[in-house]
Amino acid sequence: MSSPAVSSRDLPHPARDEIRLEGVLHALSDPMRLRIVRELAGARGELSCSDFELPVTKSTTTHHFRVLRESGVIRQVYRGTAKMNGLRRDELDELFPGFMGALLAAADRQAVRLGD
Amino acid sequence: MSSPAVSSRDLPHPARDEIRLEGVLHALSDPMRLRIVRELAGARGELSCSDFELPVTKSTTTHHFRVLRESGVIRQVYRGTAKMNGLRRDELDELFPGFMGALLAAADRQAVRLGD
DNA sequence: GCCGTACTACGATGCCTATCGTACGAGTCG
DNA sequence: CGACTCGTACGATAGGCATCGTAGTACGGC
Repeated sequence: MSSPAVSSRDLPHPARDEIRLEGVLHALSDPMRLRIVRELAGARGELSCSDFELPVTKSTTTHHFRVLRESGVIRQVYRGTAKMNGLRRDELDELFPGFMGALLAAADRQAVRLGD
Repeated sequence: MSSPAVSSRDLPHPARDEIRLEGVLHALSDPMRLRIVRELAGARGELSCSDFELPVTKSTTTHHFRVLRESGVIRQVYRGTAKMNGLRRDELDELFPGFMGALLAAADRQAVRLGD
């Protein structure tokens, strides 16, 4: 009818109003995931999973991206063989105004304080 | 010399600069602990452990307060038989300006949205 | 000194999760 | 078609952790 199943594979995301603060906090409390989110916030637009150079295996990377998606922090979509990732910044800002900004600022500040 | 060991029992707290954002996020990602912190932020001043009415046993309550203390979110001090708890709001604000405010606002907002 | 209150310590339990390796599915390009 | 790349699925493993119950310690008041 309307959308021609853009790229075939679909991924489950929580609706905006299903996102829980505790879930977001839990997702961000892992150093690897916080790192992913900071990188994603720094890059305007989307990044593929393989744009990240993480000190863990691919399996583990997949796991972290799924946790971030299921908690509502990022949106994932297939684009050919690549899987593109984007922060759900707008929705999070509607839900928790100022929170993501303060969090990212806090993470930056700590990174500077601890010497990147 | 100076301080006469105010009340005898001392509890280990991380110094301000030892507080890690990931640790704070992890501490706050538990519903019971987030609830404690919100209550503590609402009440001006300190509250004793037994001022909280939590749906868990005392053992578990002790555990949660310890996690909050060890992550640097609260400060605990013995006052007679009672153990008083206070948010380390000033120090957290120095470390992560605006973060605790945004977080507490987000928690309030979610509480309202989900009907307290 | 004795009792009650406030909180702790310790051990057990069951669940969650971060990590890995290997084997597989989906797309792209020759 | 065939090879290659990107990412998934699944099982295993080890460690973390929220919870409880019971037994114990510190303090204050009688």
